[in-house]
Amino acid sequence: MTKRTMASPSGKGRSLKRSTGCRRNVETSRAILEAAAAILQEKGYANFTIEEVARRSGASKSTIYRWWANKMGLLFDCYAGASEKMLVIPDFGDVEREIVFMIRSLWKFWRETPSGRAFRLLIAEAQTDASTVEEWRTRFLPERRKLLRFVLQRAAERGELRRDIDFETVMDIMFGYSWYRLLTGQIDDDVKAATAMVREMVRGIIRKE
Amino acid sequence: MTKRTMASPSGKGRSLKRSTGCRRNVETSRAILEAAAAILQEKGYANFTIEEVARRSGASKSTIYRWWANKMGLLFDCYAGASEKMLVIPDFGDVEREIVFMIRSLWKFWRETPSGRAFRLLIAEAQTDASTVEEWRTRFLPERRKLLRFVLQRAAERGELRRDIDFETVMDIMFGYSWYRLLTGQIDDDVKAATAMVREMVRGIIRKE
Amino acid sequence: MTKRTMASPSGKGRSLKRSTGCRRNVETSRAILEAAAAILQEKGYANFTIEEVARRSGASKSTIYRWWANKMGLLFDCYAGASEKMLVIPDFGDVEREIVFMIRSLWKFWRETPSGRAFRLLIAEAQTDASTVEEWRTRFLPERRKLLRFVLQRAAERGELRRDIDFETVMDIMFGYSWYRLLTGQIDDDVKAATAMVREMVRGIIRKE
Amino acid sequence: MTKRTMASPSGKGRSLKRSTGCRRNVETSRAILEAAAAILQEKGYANFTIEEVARRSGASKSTIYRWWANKMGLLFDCYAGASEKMLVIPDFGDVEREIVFMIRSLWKFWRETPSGRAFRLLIAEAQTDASTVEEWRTRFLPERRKLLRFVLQRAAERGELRRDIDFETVMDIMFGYSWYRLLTGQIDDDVKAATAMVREMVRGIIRKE
DNA sequence: TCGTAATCGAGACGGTACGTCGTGTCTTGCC
DNA sequence: GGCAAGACACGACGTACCGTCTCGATTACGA
Repeated sequence: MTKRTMASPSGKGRSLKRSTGCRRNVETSRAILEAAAAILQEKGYANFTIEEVARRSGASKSTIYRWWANKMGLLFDCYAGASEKMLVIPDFGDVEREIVFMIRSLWKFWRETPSGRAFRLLIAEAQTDASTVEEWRTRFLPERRKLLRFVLQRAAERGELRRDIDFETVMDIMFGYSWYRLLTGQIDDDVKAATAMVREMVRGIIRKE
Repeated sequence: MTKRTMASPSGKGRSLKRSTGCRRNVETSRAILEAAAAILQEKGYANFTIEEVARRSGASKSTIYRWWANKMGLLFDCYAGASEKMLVIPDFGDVEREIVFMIRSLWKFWRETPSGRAFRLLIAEAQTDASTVEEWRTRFLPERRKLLRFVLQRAAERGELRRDIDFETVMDIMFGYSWYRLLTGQIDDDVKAATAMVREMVRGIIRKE
Repeated sequence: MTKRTMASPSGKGRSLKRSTGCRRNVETSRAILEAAAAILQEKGYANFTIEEVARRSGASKSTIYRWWANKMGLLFDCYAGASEKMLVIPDFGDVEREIVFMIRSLWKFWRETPSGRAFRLLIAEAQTDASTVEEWRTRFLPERRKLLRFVLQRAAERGELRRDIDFETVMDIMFGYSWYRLLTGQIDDDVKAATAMVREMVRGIIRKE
Repeated sequence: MTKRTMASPSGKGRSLKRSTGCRRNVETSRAILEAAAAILQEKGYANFTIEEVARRSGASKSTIYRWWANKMGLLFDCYAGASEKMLVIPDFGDVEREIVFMIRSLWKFWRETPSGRAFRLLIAEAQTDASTVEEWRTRFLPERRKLLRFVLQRAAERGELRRDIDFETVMDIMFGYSWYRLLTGQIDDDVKAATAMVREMVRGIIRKE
């Protein structure tokens, strides 16, 4: 009356994916990332579990843990891989339009791609452990900030910006705005929101007489 | 075979904290919130579990779940209770100084109180499903925005601000900045950072000749 | 963000059943027994819980526990009350037919009445505690055995039975048979089963030449 | 951000009993059954919980639930394992003595071994829902009846029994008798009780002139 | 007639077990 | 060595019932 009879480990269900010897199987690796992306797409932020990734990718948990340290590592690669292709640098000759464009692109990416959806989870995961936040901040964020910095500096060279602005602070502000909207569930394709933010940033809030 | 004729094999365990009838036991409620805060203080955002709260508070899990729907609800009350006492409205007659002060107060709260420390977990926790984000956005955030809105509107009445600014957008920007710094582990008591942000906001980034 | 606002104990939902002062409210008592019976009827042996009885009867748990020591006590009264009315003594002038009739009546009672259904649970409950078994055996069973003993003795007086039979043992055998069928889920209205048992008992199994 | 670049915040707890790969760990399995038996021995039928078994065996609850569907399944294996060793088939050339011997062995087993003690709980547990009763009746009982059927048939071949007896019914009667005695707390080593039952069965109760 | 004493509902409470799920580690045996 | 399969300890989850308790309203009876 036990639940099942003795398990036979190499039973009926043969897997298609086999070992490729002492080299990493790239097919497996790809399958894992694809499965991870699909789960994020379909089931949302919760329900994203390593076990589910293993089930869907046909990989074993050990293989996943061999190559990624934990859930966050996997999420990270989901996001990193895709964002590079999606985010491009506009060149309109007008910094305001360029930034609005970039914000809308970013939000669209967050909204519409599985990898983008991973991002909020990535932020959440990172909060559980101080060292993870640190590593993430120093290794991941700089990559993302490059694009915006480039656009801002180009605008500065074109003479569009005040001489004395602090680029890093401005970028903190702009990323912060997008993150805040993301984390509070407000990243519809809202042209007004993006434009409004840029306008306030651009003009300053102080009254000049 | 009513009571007096039937053996009663029960009644071994005696509890310390007794029932207060059909009214909620405020002492228990307080013990729970205190335990929750203490755990956050000592063990950090991760390792915060309902079971641990139950163990330390001496309350039972059922009691916690009777009054809070889930972990997030409890975290929320931890935060809300404390933040009301901590965050005050400055009145310096100068909106720049007022905002810098508020930002520094907020960061200090986030850094130095157990409840404040809970906040990043609260954000993370809220990301797990869409309905939580929604509830959080509509019930929790408005409360937090009131203070800043008050300060901005007062400044507007004093004539310090441009006539046409969009208060909500400005608040999104300012909260966004603080959240971003928090979530990327950069909320030291950095006067420069707070001041820099305000300066950029205040002046605008566009060059005016 | 707590689960609900402060409970108001004497809120909207007024109960119909009121206190009857310092006398026991028989209506409440009846409602409890009826609810208990109904639950057994509908939901079966599992799902019979004091809380459910309280819910359905409109009584409070304290009232139930005031009058019955525990779940078993309540089950017991469910059974005892009903069985008296249901089980009658046949008088056919033929002990075989009388016993078959009694068995079928008993099985029918067990099958078709809520109280009867309680019986198997009663047996099960009684097993959890040694003193309960004891009390049950000495206080409850004798009552049930009276009927059968009466029938057997009447048959003996009619000269139908062997002189030296041990009534108590025979009764043990007969009750045992019914219990076994009950506890193994075989108390359909199976005339053959009842008859077969009686035949074996009556004839003996040893070959007589 | 593969494994080697990502901090791994885990790995604090070391366990004593290690995995044996994808094969079932027989040591664990044995430890679970032993713990279960010991608990029955010491704490009786009530107080037998899966959690306690987990605690004492050093196994995790998940492992228990991996191999046994529920409490009943585990109890069952406790009982089945032990009963095979304990219950033997006598061969005295005399069916009366053989049956008395078997009954006394069975009662002794029920009385004196932890697994035997589990049996009444097993019966009780099985009553909680209809499907359990069914499974139990079809999967468990037949195994137990084999021994007795063998003895009866051998006696029949020796010519000791009436030609037309219904073996299944006789077994129902005999098992019923033992169960009834068990469930009503009367399985002392009472030679008289066992003998009396057999005598009544053997001779029949009807008077033959 | 009024106080005392008991009943009753509602439901909070500590406790404990349930059964499920996910984590990250490990082992076996095939490739 | 890579890899699938999957067993394992750990521990949190959220639910359910248990039996005890307190509260405040209600009601009968005796002083």
